[in-house]
Amino acid sequence: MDVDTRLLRYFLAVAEEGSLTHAAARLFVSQPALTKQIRQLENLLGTRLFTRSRAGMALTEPGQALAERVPALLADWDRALRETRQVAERAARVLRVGFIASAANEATPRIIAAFTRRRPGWRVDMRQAAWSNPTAGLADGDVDVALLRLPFPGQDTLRVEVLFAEPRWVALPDTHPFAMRDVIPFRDLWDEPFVAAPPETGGWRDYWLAADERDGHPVRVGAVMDQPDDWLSVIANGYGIALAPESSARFYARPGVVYRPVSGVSPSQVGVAWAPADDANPVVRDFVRCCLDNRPPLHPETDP
Amino acid sequence: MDVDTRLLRYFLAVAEEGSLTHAAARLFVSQPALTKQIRQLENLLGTRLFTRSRAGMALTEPGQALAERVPALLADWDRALRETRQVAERAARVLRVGFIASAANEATPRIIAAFTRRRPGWRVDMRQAAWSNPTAGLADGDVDVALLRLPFPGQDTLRVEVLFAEPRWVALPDTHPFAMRDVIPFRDLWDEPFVAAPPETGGWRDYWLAADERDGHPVRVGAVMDQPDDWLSVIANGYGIALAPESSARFYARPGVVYRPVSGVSPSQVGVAWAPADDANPVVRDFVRCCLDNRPPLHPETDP
DNA sequence: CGACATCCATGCCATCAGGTTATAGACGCA
DNA sequence: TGCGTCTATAACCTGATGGCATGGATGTCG
Repeated sequence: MDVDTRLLRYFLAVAEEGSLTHAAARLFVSQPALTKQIRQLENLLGTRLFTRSRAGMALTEPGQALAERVPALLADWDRALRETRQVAERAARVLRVGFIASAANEATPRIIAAFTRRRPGWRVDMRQAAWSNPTAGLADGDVDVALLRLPFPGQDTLRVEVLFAEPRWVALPDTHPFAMRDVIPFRDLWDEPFVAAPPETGGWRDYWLAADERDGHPVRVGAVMDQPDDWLSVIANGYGIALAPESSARFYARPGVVYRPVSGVSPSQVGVAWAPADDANPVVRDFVRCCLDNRPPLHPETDP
Repeated sequence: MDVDTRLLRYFLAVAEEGSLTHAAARLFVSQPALTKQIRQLENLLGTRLFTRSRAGMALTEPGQALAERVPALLADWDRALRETRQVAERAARVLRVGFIASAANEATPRIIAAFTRRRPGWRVDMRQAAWSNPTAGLADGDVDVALLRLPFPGQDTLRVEVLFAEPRWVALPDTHPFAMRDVIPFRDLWDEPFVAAPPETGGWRDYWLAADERDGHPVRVGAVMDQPDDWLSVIANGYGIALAPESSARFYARPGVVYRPVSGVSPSQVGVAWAPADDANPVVRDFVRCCLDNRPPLHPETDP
C-alpha cells in the first residue's frame, strides 16, 4: 500500500484547517485537487476520514487516529532526509555554513580562505538565511556551522563561541528629522514605529526591538519584515525605523536609508555556532578555529 | 520534499539485492523502470546513493545512511495504516475474524450466528488465510480474532482458548497402496514423501510433518504448498501425502484424494486467539465467549 | 579470439495520475 | 430571493511511470 508524503501533508492540512478551501489555499493547490487527493486517501484506506458538511470537513474516528500518527511519520522522514544529506555533504567534503545578514562582516572572506587553506579539498557552502530563521538552519540540521547574531532563541542547546561585538545603530529614512543628528539617545526613539522580525522569532525579535532597554515603555511596530530587501524598502518608505548592527551601514547601504549611532543600547555580538553532536567533528573544529583566528580588530567603543 | 513509499521500497530492494536486475524481478517491474526511479531518488536527495558497476549496485556512504533509516520508516507507516484501519473497522462495527482452513469446522456458522445475536448491528468479516500465515493475520493486526490450529508460531505472545481437538488423519492419493487400509500406524508413513508448508512457517511446518513423532527419522518432502487447492492437486497427483485434521475429509474432499485415520500422532487442537491488547475489548470477549459456548460435541477418540 | 552472458543506461511510446479552470449543488443568512 | 461559503464534478493539459527494444561495457568460456 503505497502513499506519498504529499498525500499525508495534504491530509494533515485539511485535518488542521477543518476545510478543504482553506487547506488548499495554505498548500497552494486548487480546492478540486485537494478534494480528489483526500478522496483517494480515503479509498486507499477503505474508510471515510472526514465527514463532509457545508460547514467544512470534520475528522471521523479513523481520521482522528490517522491524524495523530501522521505528524510523527512526516517528522521521521524529514529527519532521515536531513541525515542522509548530511552524510552526503560530508562524503563530498562540503562544509555547510549558515549565516544571517552580513555574517562576520569583513572577516568572512578571511575565515573562509583560512579554512580552505587548512582543509585542502574541502569546499565551503555558504547559505544565507532569512531573519525568521535566527539559527540559519543549524537547529534543523540543515547546516554544520553558522555565523550568527547573539542572542538567538535556542542558544543554550547549541555551542557558541563569541567572535566580536559591534554597536547597534539605527536605520532611518533620510527624510527623518533625526537623520541629521550625530548620536541619538535610544530613549528618543521609544515612540517611533519600528520594523520588526516576525512574531515567531520570539526573543530574537525582542532583542532587535531592544524591548529590555525601554523601561517597560511599549513598542510601536510599524511593519513586519523577513528579508533585508523588504526591510530596506519599508524603512526608506517611512513605515518605520529599526536597530541594526553598525556594519549594516556598509553592507546594506541604500539611497533613502541612513544609519546613525545610538547610545543606550547594548552592542550586538556575532558568534560561530555548531551542534553539540559535532563537538568532536574535526572539520567543524577547524572552522571554529579559523573563525577565532580571524576575528576583526576590536571595536574601540564596544571593546575598549 | 515529497517521496512515495514505493520509491523507498524500490530503493531498499536495490540496496538489499545489490542489483537493479534482481531487484526489478523481485518487485515485478522492468529493470529500466527501476533505473529511472533510483535515479529520481538520487536527484531528489541531490546525491549518489549507489556506485554503478558491471557487478551491480553498491551503496555509497549516504546511500548506506538512508538504507539504515528506511526500514523503520516503512514499518512505521505500515503500523499507522493498520491502526487506522483497525479503528475504522471498530467504528463501522465490523469484527475481523481470521481463520485457517476450515476454521472451527461445523461449529463456525453457529459461532457467528451466536455472535450476531449477542451483538446486533455488528458484522463479522471472515478472512481466510494461507497456511504460510498460521496466525491468519492476527500477529500483524490485520484481524481482531482468529480461529487457528494449535500449536502455531508466536503462540505465547497471543491469548488462546482451546475449543476442541480432532484426530489427525492422512490424505493420500486414491492410487496409494495404503488407501485401502483402515487405520494406518504413523510409523508406516515415515518413508513416504510429504507435502509440507513453506519453510518460513517453522514449528507449524514441523507439526504437520509430525517431526516430533518420528523418533528422529528424517522427513522426505515431496512438495511445498501454500494453498488448499494446490495441496489437494499435488496429493492427487502422487507427489506426496500429508497429515490433515479429520474434518478435512469433509471440507476438502476431492476425487483422487482419500483420507484415512492414523494412529501414533497426537490430535490437532483448534483454538480462538486474540491480541493481549484486546483483553478488555468487550466485542472480542463476546466473540470468544460465543466460541466457547458453541464448541462441537466432544470427539470420542480424542476427548473420552 | 570471438560468441555469449550479464550488467546498467537510453529512447520511444502508451497510460494514468495530478493539476487547473469553470461550474454545479447544498445550505445558511440577510 | 439573492448572496456568500462550503464541497463535488466535468473537461482538459501536463508530466511522471512503466513497458519494450536496444545499446554499451565487461567478464567468461569454448
